[in-house]
Amino acid sequence: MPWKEKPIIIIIKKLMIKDVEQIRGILKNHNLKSTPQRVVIYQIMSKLGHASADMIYGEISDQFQSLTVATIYNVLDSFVEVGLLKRRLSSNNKMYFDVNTYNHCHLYSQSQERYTDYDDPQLIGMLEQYFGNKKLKNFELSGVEIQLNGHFKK
Amino acid sequence: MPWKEKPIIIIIKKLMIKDVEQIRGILKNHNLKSTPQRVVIYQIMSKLGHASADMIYGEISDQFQSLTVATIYNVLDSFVEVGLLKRRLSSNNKMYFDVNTYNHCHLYSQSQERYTDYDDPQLIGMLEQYFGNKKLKNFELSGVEIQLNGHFKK
DNA sequence: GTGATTGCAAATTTTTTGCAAGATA
DNA sequence: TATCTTGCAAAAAATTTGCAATCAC
Repeated sequence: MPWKEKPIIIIIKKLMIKDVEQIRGILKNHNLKSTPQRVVIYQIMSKLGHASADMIYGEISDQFQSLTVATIYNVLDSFVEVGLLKRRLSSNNKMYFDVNTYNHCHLYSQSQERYTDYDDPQLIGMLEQYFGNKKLKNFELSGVEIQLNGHFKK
Repeated sequence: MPWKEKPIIIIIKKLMIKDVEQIRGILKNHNLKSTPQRVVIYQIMSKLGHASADMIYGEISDQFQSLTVATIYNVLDSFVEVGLLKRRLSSNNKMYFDVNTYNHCHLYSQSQERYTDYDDPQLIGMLEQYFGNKKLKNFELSGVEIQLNGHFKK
C-alpha cells in the first residue's frame, strides 16, 4: 500500500497517564488479554513515551516484585504485534520501544544521550506528498522514520 | 551549525573495492596507523557499504585467522571516531556501520531483514531546504537520518 | 624505542528460549 | 476448562574489558 492510497492520519494525542480501566479497554480493543503485567507496562510506556526493556524494569521492579525481564520482552512484543508500540531504532545496541500514537520524528543527541519526540506535521505532510507521488522501484513503502541528529542547547 | 550555513554536499562516490595502497592512504589521511586489520576491515566495509561486526567477522575469519571480534570492534570504533564510518541505527539490537560517503537514505525491511542504500538527492535537497528555513528551538541540528520502512518486492 | 594496536579469554550486557505453574476469558 | 501468559533459570547473542604481546612509525 503506497502512501498515496493510505494517507497518514495525524492525530495529536497527548501522552498522559491512563487509569487501569482505560488501559484494560485499550488492551481489549487490541485483542490482548488484560493482565496486570500488561497494564503496568503500558502505563509506564505511556508515561515515558519511549523506553528500553531495562528502563521499564527499573521503573517497575520495586512495585512489582515478581516481574521479570522475560515477561517485559514478552509483553512489549505482544504490544508491537498489535500496533500499540513501535520498535525504535537506536544507536547504542539496545532496543527501544515507542508509544505508537501518531507520526512524529525524533531529536537525538548521541553525546548527550538524549532522545525526545519532535512533532512536525508540516514535515510529515511534505514527506507524505513526496512519497505519494514517487514510485519506488521494487519497494513497497509502509512508513518513514526520521531522526534529527544534533545536540540539545541548554 | 544550522544546515543553512553548512549545505550538504552530495558527492556520489561509487563504492568500489580499493587497493591496499589506496586504503593505507585513506587511513593516513585520517591519522590512523595503518595496520593489516584496519586495511582488511576497511576494504570489506567499502565492499559491503554497511555491515555489522559479525558480518565482517564472517567475511574475514577464514582469510585472516587471528582476527577476533574484539579487534573488529576496536577498528570500527577507531573508524567512527575519525569519520570514516557512521554508526547506523538498527531495530534488531545489532550495531551496524556505514561507509560514510555521502548523504543517503535507507530502505529497510524488518521482516525480510534487508537493508539497502537509497539514494535520493531530490529528497535530501528538499529536507536541506526545509531545515535551512526552520529554526528548531533548543536543538542544534547536524544531520538527518531517514529510513524508509516497507518490504522489498521480488 | 615508544606508544598505539592487537589477540585472547573472560566478563558484561541485552535478548531469547523452554517449560512448568498460574491466570484470563 | 482451554488457552494464553507469566516466572524462572539457563542459554544465546552482542559488545566490552584488562592485560600481555606485538606492531607501526
